[in-house]
Amino acid sequence: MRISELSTRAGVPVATIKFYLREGLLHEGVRTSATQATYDDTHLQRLRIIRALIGSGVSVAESGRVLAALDDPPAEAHRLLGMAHAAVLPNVDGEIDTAEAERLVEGLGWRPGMCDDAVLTGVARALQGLEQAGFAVPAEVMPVYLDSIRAIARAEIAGVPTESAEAAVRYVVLGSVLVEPLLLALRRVAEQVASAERFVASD
Amino acid sequence: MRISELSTRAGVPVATIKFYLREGLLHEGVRTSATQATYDDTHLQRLRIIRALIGSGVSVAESGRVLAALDDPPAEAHRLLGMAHAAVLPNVDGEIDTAEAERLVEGLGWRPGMCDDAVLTGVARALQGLEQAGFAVPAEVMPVYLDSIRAIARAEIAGVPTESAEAAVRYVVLGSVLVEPLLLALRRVAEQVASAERFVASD
DNA sequence: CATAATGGATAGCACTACTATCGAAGTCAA
DNA sequence: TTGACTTCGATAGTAGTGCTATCCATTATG
Repeated sequence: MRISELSTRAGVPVATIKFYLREGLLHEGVRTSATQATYDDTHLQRLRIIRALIGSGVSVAESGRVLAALDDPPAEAHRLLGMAHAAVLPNVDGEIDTAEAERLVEGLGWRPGMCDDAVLTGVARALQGLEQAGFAVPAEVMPVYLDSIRAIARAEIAGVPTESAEAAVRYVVLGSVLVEPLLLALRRVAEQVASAERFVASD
Repeated sequence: MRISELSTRAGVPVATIKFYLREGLLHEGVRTSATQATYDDTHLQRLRIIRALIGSGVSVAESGRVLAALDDPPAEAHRLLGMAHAAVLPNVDGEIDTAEAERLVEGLGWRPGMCDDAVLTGVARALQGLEQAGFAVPAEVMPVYLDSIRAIARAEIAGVPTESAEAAVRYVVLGSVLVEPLLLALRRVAEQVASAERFVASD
């Protein structure tokens, strides 16, 4: 198909497709002449992933890195997540102390060297944000966070498809990024449900 | 204290403080003359919250709404979360079918009318993003999401402090927003830990 | 009284995610 | 073959966001 058909089928303006091509998010079509190229279903599928990523709040630059991880998966399975996570974590400038974060994530089964520094730094920064605002997670709530998050992660990793490397890569890379909005959205609903259960007189 | 002292103590440039004043995120100081005002610890504390919110990825506009919720809490406790959530949810333009989302959140204990439409729409949009990308949460993983998220929400709501209305408001409003980055960061660590447990030969 | 700080207003800047326009080259129906 | 239409590639422009810089009249302050 030509670019205009790709545009209408994906619901993405031609100018925007060109933009994604320029940015390297979308692979080029097959050139049939100096001013013509044809696109196929891989482009359509890719466009859908791009839009899902960007629609999930992932920036164009981050999306590019996530897609690069999809295209060039590392040989070792356990490096996949690192790549996916690195893609969406902002570059760290300015050191931050991860000691408290390390102590916390031991409750997740973490031991030194078990994960990238970048994700650990992410925990440290989140803790810093809370502290800065003068907000403290109650002592009885934090263990619930740790246990629940651990259960989530274990189920996710247990669910990694093994029928093909490609399916595994897709699952890990997209899952770690695209599921985030779902979990946050579910938490908001669950909070309101729990609040209703606690504070609203039964009717 | 004067604005320059507030600036150095909070680590926020004077120009930025003026910007927050203009945007209504920070309340005005007490005017002592036509060109002078004094600020106190409430301003310092507020600035820290503002920075924590903005540093957590909340936009200036959203932060303004979160802070407004802090300042003018609704009379009924169960409306608090709705306000906090509404503050960080983007305005919906374009209808979306929430039927599938509703079916899903029944697993959280949700029943019709138990929460704002906006948060339900958030679930629907998250699901739409996943579907668009051709990503499906495995059937055995979704129940874990629901159970874990429900446990989290219940612990959080059970932890609402009751010693003062102000403490409760702070906890609910800031907690629902500022804890998000922590949960996502913890999930990334937990995923890498689970991945290491599954894919890395024990050493 | 000279220097510095402040408030208030306005303008500018860097970045992001597009969007619009243009000219040369190519396609396709009549 | 003609002529409208499409495409490519490049370049430039736009809207929104989160500051940042400058200016000026008006106060403090040493």
